[in-house]
Amino acid sequence: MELGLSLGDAGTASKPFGFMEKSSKLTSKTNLGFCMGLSIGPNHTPQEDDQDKEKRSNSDHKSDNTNTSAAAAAEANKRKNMAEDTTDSPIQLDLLPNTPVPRNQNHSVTYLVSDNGNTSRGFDVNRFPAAVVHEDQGDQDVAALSSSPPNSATSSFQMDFCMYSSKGRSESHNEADQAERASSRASDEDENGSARKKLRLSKEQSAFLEESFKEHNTLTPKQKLALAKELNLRPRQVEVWFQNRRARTKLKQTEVDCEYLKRCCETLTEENRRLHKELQELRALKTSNPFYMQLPATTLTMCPSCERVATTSTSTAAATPTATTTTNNQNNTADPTSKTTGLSLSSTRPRFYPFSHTQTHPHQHTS
DNA sequence: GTACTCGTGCACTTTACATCA
DNA sequence: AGTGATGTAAAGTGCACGAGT
Repeated sequence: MELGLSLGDAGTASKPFGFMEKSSKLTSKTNLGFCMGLSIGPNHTPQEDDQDKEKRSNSDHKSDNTNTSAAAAAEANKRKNMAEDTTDSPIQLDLLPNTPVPRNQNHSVTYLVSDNGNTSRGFDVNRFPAAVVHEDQGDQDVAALSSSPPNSATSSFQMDFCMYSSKGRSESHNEADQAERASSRASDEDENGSARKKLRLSKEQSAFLEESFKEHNTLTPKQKLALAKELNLRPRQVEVWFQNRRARTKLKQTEVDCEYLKRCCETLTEENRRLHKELQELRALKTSNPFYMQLPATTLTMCPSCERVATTSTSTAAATPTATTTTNNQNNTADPTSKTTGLSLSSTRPRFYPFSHTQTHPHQHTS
């Protein structure tokens, strides 16, 4: 006896997996009204200069990872020279650490929490203007922080600051915190020229990037530069953020798919258990019923609504045992977790359907 | 057509930082 | 208050691929 079990076609008849329609999902547009009114011409722009500098900086970072400490010092000097060579003179961080609570050499800072609610966690280096102080500005509460020696920060951190334009100083109450954090980072650089900088984005920056991501999950170079300029970030930061964001999206989608497959597996396991039970009943009837061999060939199919075996057709159905299954699947494409399993019992012998179910069942089991 | 460079995306990994027990 | 474990996000690294030359 041969049991042909055809299950619902999850790939075609049900919800397609996210990883199979990834591209379409990722390119779906949601109009959130995000608009960047920035036009960047095709010519070489200062932003492109930034990008070039960033490239060099990146390669410098790469070499930092492999060079010795002496080489790192040389790199630091090189960066310093690069920063000094820029037409926009670098703004020297001149800040005093406030609460040096060392845990290790690399990050020996207890970062203060911003009290404006905007950056409740982390150091928002991108609000550097609050931390960058020209002493001739006479802002006492900020200037008070300006006491660390010059040339202390020689990494890309300093270069980053050179790229940014000053914004308003309305958040003076956070300046001490931010300056302290910036200073701490600068201090780290003093101790370790190759200290890696991890720049936490502010909530505003993250929200802006999130909106932009909803608009388009990949960036053209122009969009990247525009975003970077808008948010006072390096283009590389914007690029990395989008890469990480895509990775997070994919990871979440994978989790959703996994959950979906798990539910499918549970459903099919239950279905399999039930079909085994049906099969046992059929075998029991086969052995007990003397008229089993005398009945015409019949295909048994599973009614999707009542989940019971029903007769469908005679010899033609037996010749093409998957026909009824296909029909059932086509009628049950909406919910992939529903009982869409079609059962087709094909046998070389005539089959016997033991139930009187089909005579009273309102459904049409065949087409 | 082939080799090369360049830019970009992605997977994987590392690391800095925040949070919590 | 200090500390270790843990999670998360930013960033590094290497590879693949397509476009341009």
